[in-house]
Amino acid sequence: MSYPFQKIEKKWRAYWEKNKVYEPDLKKAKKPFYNLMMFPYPSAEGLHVGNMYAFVGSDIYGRFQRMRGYDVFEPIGLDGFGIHSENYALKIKAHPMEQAKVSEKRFYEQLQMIGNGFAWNERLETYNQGYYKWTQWIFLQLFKNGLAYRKKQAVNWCSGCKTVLADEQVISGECERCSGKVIKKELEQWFLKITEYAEPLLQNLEKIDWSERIKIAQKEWIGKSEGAEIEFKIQNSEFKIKVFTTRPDTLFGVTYMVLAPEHDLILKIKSQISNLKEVKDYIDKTKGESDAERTEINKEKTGVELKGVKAINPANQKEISVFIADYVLSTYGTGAIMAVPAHDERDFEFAEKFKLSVIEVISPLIISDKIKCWTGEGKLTNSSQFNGMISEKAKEEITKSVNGKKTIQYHLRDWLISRQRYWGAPIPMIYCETCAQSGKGEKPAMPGWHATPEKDLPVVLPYVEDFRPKGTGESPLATDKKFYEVKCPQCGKNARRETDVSDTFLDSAWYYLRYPSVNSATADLEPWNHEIIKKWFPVNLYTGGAEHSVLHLLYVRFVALALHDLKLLDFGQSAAPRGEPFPKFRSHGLLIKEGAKMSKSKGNVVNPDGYIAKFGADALRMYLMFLAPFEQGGDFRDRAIMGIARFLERVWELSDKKDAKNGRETKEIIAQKTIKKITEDIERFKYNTAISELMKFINTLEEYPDKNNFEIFLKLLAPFAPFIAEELWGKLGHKKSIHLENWPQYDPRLIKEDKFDLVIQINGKFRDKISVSGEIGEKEAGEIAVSQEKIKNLLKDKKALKIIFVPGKLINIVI
RNA sequence: GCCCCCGUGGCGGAAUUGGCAUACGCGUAGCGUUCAGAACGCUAUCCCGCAAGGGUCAGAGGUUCGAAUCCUCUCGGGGGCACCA
Repeated sequence: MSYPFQKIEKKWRAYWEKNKVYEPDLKKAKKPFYNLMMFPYPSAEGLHVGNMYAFVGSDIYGRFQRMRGYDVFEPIGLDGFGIHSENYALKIKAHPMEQAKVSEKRFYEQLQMIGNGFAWNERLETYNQGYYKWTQWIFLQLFKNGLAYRKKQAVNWCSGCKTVLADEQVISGECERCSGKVIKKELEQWFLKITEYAEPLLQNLEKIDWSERIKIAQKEWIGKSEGAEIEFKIQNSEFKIKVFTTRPDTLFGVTYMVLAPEHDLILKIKSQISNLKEVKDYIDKTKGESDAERTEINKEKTGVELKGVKAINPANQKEISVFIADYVLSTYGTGAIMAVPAHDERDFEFAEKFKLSVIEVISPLIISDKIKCWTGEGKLTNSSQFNGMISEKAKEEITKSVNGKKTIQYHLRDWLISRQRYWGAPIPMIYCETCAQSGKGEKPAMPGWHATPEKDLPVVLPYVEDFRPKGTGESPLATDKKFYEVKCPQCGKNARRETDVSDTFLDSAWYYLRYPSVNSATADLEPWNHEIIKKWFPVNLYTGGAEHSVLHLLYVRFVALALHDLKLLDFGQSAAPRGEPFPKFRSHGLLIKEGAKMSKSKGNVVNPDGYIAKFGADALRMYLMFLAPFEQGGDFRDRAIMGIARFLERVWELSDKKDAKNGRETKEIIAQKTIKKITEDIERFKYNTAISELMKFINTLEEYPDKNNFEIFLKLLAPFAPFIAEELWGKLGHKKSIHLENWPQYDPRLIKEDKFDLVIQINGKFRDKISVSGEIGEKEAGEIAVSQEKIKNLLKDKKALKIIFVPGKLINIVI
């Protein structure tokens, strides 16, 4: 191979760093463009080729914008705190604090190799004290403003990671990280009040430019439903059962009620329950079930009637039975339902099993045969004065008639952020028993709890020899007396630090705010510099994986909106809703290997290092981008990388060729068209077709070499293959880096050809094409068309019934 | 079960305000270069047909002068949510 990529790539890596080619002036930049890519978490031996795919895709856009005159800021860092890194350390029997240094070196080396235009001076790692001091500070701001609280609740407990998890981290009843079984445990934990932001998180989705699938996922996760709360009296009792329903129009069809087994009303009315033992047994049984078992869809419905307890349907005063059953969730709505078996499949199934009556109250508007259980809307029947009314109206009217309250429910739950693990930012709270006794504390609802004074931040994570999760419901930090023993900031008596650490997703919920302020003069005094924030935010383009649809991307929006409302953050003018951090987000596709997702456990992880060594970073970059549209992802098959290697070899050879005398006109037009196409392709993240355009362009250039066009070619190539483009640019005698050059402009006048190929169709079928003047009109085109030998033969003596003429494109003769 | 995405040559894919199906690349074959191979260059490469021509975008139907593209249904693949009242 004559193209010495190893030497070239090494040379330019050093040059770029030394000359700060990718370091914008953060204070003075005139046209800031914040090009952000989700930072990696160093959980494995290193980055795999799928990570590279994502980073390169983001970098191409950044390089493109830099050449278009923007001051592009493309930072990089490591999401190194958290369970993923800790689990990896456990696996290889290392201490996470030491392992972090090893991973850091390894990751940064790999990221250097791939040739991205990173602003290396601003890198950050979430496990550094200078960073997590501010993670803790953010927690305190949320606490002080009522957005962080402690509550005892049945929470998700991962038996593998031995810690609690947020709702978003439970995937089909399994742990997001270790796929361990998740069970419910009643524990007191720290939560962030993301539910308070359910509405803006939902509403703003309409106004931000994000991949549609991500928006849909977030919308569904927030899960807004509108309905009503209706109260049912319990006979011979002062208590009422409050239910939430989206179908108050079916109230006359209620034949029984169901409480979640955890419902606190059960205790209050236990004296009325005649089969208390049976009820208690059922409750105990459901407690032992994991989430996955309990929500197993195919599971047969189970439940127990509360004998002796009857409720009254407020619509018709009918007496109805009350059950407890695990198909009703304590965490949604009021934890109780009114059951309408005629119009709800779950209720129907339950009613069938327990032989309960089914009363139809809605008849479908479209007559359809054999619907067992109609769950749609329709016209009311068996509903007394509401008969004949349509569902929509009946919802309003019936709710009113029983003094129901219109309400809105969300699927979204508050974000559980405490973790009983070691490798994370300690939650900066202090618990004082003395203050608790006297009811003192910063929040009346949480006596004894005090925020760590801000001057004492960071609460440093100590080195704990045995950092393994204990499984006791307590973090390993609870074994370190020196850590948790502290004086109460209010009364000065002996108190105890919180020993749980915060969820990694809190670290990554604000990292992008820190990047441009990492080296600010006030970096130790404030989390971000407000002038820099105004200048660089919101982020111009955010790129990352779709797997974070309801995790990171929801949390990060919540934190930004909350900080914004607390006046701690101000992005200034933006077209996006105020406080939205990422007006534009694009998710990249997944790079798979032989049809399967790359993962350590499957053993199909492709390491990029070998390819870089063998073909060069430029070749790997281009191959990855060529194999499929960036937003789609694709299958990694290394055979095809040869095609790119050949292409780069031809680029290298071309630099020595002398200009051709002929073909000037063709060259001009092709160059102009190529500029247009590639510019548009990059804007739409269609890097694969941009590369095919470069290939076509070089085919022409080989035939008609031309220095001027070769320079255009190199500029168009630069975002994709930054090393070879830089080298050949220098060889042409240029002193300035090609990456700081201007992106080529095309002249629309030159693209407009005075001739085009007119397509001639007969009955919509392609028959012929002929080169004609661009100005040609319908009449003239028709005459030319029928005068063609081929067309004449096909038409013979048949008459044209109709002529369809599309200027600049085709003529269709209908016979 | 619900929601979203996808289905085009041997392969990755191109073609979207509906207008030449298969761009670009991989692979394969033939020829050239070579002692030979690798590499490289040229040519061919959706199917039937000697050709003229006909067929083809998972399958069926529809809208249209015209459909890979829009609509309906069916089949297949992938992803998300999942007893959310």
